[in-house]
Amino acid sequence: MVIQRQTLRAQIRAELIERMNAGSLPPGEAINEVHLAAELGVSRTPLREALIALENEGLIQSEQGKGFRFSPVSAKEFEELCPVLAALEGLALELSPPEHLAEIAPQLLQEAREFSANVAEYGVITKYDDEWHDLLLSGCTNERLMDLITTLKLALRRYESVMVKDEQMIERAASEHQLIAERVAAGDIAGAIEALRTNWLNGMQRTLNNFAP
Amino acid sequence: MVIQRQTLRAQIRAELIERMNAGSLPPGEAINEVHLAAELGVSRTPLREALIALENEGLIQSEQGKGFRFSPVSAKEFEELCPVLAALEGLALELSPPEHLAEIAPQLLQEAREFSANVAEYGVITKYDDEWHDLLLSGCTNERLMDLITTLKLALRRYESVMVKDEQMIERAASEHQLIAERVAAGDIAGAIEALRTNWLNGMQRTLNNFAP
DNA sequence: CGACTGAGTAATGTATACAGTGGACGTTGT
DNA sequence: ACAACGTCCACTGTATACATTACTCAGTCG
Repeated sequence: MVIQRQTLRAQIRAELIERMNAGSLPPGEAINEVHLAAELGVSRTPLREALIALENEGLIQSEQGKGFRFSPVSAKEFEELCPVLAALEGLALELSPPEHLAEIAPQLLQEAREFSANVAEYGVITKYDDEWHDLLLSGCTNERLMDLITTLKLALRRYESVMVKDEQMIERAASEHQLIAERVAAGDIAGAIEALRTNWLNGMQRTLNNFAP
Repeated sequence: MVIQRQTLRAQIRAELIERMNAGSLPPGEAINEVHLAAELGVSRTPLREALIALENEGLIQSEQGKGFRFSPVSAKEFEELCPVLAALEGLALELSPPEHLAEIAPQLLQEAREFSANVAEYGVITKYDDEWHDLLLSGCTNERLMDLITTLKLALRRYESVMVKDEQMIERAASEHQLIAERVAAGDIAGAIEALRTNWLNGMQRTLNNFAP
C-alpha cells in the first residue's frame, strides 16, 4: 500500500464537490472566503486556488471585485450540458475498439437488466447509472475526451436531486440501457451511439418536466 | 468608452497564453514561479492562480511537490484533440438555427473563396481559418459548448507553428471550407457537418505528416 | 421627500513570510 | 569504486499581512 499525500487545494476541491453534491452548499450563494476557510480549517490561499480550479469546471463563477459564488442551477445550463455530453459519449463509444466492446457487451446487458431490479434503494440509482456509463466507455483511450466527460458530468451531478423523483423514469432509463447494450452486443455501434444520444435527450426531457412543474 | 479593469491573474493568464503561442515558452519546460513572477513584475500569488486556471485548460500540468510545467506537445494529444473538436463543432453547427445559417451562407462562401486567394502572408492563415470557423458557428447559442470549443482550440493553437508548413495544405483546407459553405448554402446541414468533420480529420492527418517527417 | 455624498466597514485581490519537500552533492563506509 | 547516507539549498505549498475595492448607512442638500 502506498500512502498518498494530497495538496490542500486538492482536498479542498474534493470536499467542496462533496458538499455541493450533498446539497449543503446552495447553488447561487455567494462565498465568503474568510468564513469558508475558517470552517474548513485552512487559510484563504489554498481555498482560493481550489475555487479557481472549480471555476474552470463551471461549478463556480466569479466576478471582479465581488468574489466567487456557487454557480446557480438553471434549466438553461442543463439543456446546454446534455447535448454536449450526448455528443462526447457518442464519440467515446465510436472511438472504442470494437473487440473491447464485444468483450464487455455481456456485462453491459446483465447490469442493464439488474438495473431495473435494484431500483429499491434511493440514491443508489445514479451511482449505478454512472458505473454503467463508465463501463460502456471503458474502451476509449482518448484521455482528453474522458477528462472532459468527467468534468461535464460533475456539473450535471448537481441536478441529480431534481432528477431522481420518479420511478417510472428509472425504468425507462433501464430499458434504454438495455437497448444500447443489445446493439453493442450485436456489433451495431452506430445504432448504439444513436440509442445513447436518445437516452441522453430523453433523460433531459424527463428531468425538465420535473424541473418546473 | 468604458475603462475595464482586470485582475492580475487574468492579465497574467492572457500574457502566458500570448507567450506560449509566440513560442517563447518552450513546451515541456518546468516553471520556476519565483523567476517567472519576477519577470512579469508580480508576486507569486496571482501567478499561481493563473497557472492553476491554465492547468484546467490543459495548457499546463502540475505534479505534487514539483510544481508546474508547460504541457509538452505530442502527436498523441493532437490526435486526441482533433476528433473532439470535430464532434463539438459538428454539434454546434447542428444546434444552429437553419435560418441563421441561410443568412450567413453567402459570406461563408465568399470568404472561403477569398481564403485561397489570400494565402500570401504567412501567419495570417490561421487567423483567417479561426474567423471563418467562428462565423460558421456564430448561430450557436449554447454558451457552454462554445466555451468548450474555445478552450480546446487554445490547446490546439500550440501546434500551429508545426501546422502551417505547406501551402498545398492551405489550398486543400480552402477547398474544404468551400465545400462546407456550399452545403450550408444548399440547406444540407447534415452534409455540412460531415464535411466539417472531414475537414478536421484531414487537417489532422496533414499536420501529423509534418510532425515526424 | 428623494437623491446624492462621504465616511466606515467588510470583503476581495495581492504581496510577503514561513514551513515543508525534493533533489543535488559531498561524505563515509565497505 | 560505488552505494548508502546525510546535509544543504532551492523551490513549492501554505499562512499571514497589506492594499484596494465594493457595499452600507447616515447625513446633507436640493
